[in-house]
Amino acid sequence: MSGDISAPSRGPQLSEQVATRLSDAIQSGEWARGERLPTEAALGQRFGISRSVVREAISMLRNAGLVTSRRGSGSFVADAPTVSLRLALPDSDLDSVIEVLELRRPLEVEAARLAASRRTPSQLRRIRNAMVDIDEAVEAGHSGVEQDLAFHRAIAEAAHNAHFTAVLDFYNRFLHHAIQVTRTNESLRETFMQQVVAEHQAIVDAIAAGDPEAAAQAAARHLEHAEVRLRQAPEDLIARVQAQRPGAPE
Amino acid sequence: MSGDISAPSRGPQLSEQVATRLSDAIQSGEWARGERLPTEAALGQRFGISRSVVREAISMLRNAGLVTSRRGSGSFVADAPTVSLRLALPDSDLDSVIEVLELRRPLEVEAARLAASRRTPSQLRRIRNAMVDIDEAVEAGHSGVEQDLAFHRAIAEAAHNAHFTAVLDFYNRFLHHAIQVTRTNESLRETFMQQVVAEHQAIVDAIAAGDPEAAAQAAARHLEHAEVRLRQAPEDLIARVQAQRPGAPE
DNA sequence: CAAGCTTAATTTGTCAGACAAGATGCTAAA
DNA sequence: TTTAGCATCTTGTCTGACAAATTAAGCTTG
Repeated sequence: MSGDISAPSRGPQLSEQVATRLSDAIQSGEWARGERLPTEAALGQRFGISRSVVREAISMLRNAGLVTSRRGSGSFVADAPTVSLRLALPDSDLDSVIEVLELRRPLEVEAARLAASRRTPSQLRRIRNAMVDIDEAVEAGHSGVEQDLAFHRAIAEAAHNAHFTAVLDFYNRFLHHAIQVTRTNESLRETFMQQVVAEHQAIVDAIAAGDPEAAAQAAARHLEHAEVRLRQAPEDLIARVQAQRPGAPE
Repeated sequence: MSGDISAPSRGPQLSEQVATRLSDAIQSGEWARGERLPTEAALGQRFGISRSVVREAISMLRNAGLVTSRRGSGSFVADAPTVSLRLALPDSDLDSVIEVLELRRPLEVEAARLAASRRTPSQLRRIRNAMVDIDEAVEAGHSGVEQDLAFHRAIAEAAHNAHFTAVLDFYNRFLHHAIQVTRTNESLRETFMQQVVAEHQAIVDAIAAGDPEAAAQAAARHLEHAEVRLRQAPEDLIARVQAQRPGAPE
């Protein structure tokens, strides 16, 4: 049996096809975590390919963090296998940032909704602390970007779904810069900062009250206004802040 | 100066050492972006190693997104650097799948909303074709899982935001199995499949009409019902489908 | 019988050489 | 000059072999 694993169809990279099939097999649980997968020779015979290709395929999986190989022993499914999402490094121009915001908006809204119904008392405390940290940082003359991101992260954590924190964390890097732009702009016009504080407060109140819909609406309003504030930042300000970053392109 | 590249010291993985040195060389600007690096044979001679090791090393760099290889031409330093999000591989039990669904729901809803206002005529055509493909696959006795995912992907593409397709594609892998479970269940009860068709039709109609809110509502309904259908699939069915996969451990 | 050592079998890592599949550039013909 | 063919180069794949490390069996010894 198991003969229905036919020869890989002609196509792009042979080793890549094999890697994909092995990856699928692992992710679908064909081999349990920590389990040893067949030897390279066996896999080669099974797929009808040479050991070189099997090795290349396994090498890809190893680099992807799905398997670990021990010489003399075999290759094993990683005990904490990871999968990786790769994408081109987004630019930091206004349009690219807004693209990221477009993705974040529904995620943050849903995270706030879930947080309102799932947050533990300690998580609520952490969210409130994060909000206070923003004020303190701003009053101390800092931009408060880190604290702002931590605030949103605390909400995502309260949603009790690791995927939200993972994806939002991932995209945080690209917003760091953008938030700083608005903060720099907002420091000139005090009203902006007051808006942000009020919006944050509305989110926290809804989460504290355990009102999912109110939390979602407050988060949606916050994200929409954030985009408006970002658009009001003049382009030259964006470029100026960008130039401050270390390792900027020469 | 290049002569001081002595034989790699004894240590962990030979190919790993070479990969590190090549990576350093690239990031230090020894080869510019898009430039072709030496041939595998040349690198092998330069480091005093065989071509196999060079290939493994380059494979790592390729996997890390630092170089791209073209058969017959050579290996080149990538011109577009990538970032990667790595997270623990989700389990395939019901709770884990539902966690993934929780993340997908807001994303798919927003994607449908954006698609309704941004889709081009050709994208609308592709969405409709994908919907037809599902029917044909199901009538041909297949599960139609691939076609179902392709349908949702077509909608994400029509949203004109690469982040949506990236994240949704990323999480598609973990739903593949789950959808198959419901399909297997649905094949027993024809009404489920009719529900799916009707829900898909509602989404497409809203996107075709250019009505963002209707598209969002239709997508939300579809995702909610999908979760209901999944929950109705008994646990043992999940295990059975998993065991059906070819090459299951003996 | 139990424990420890030795040895053989297994498996990944590395080496070497060869051919296949494309890509590149040169040369000759139109 | 342009184009077609051809030689050459480079990566992808195949084959076979050995080295290094692990594993398991067998044997010895207490």
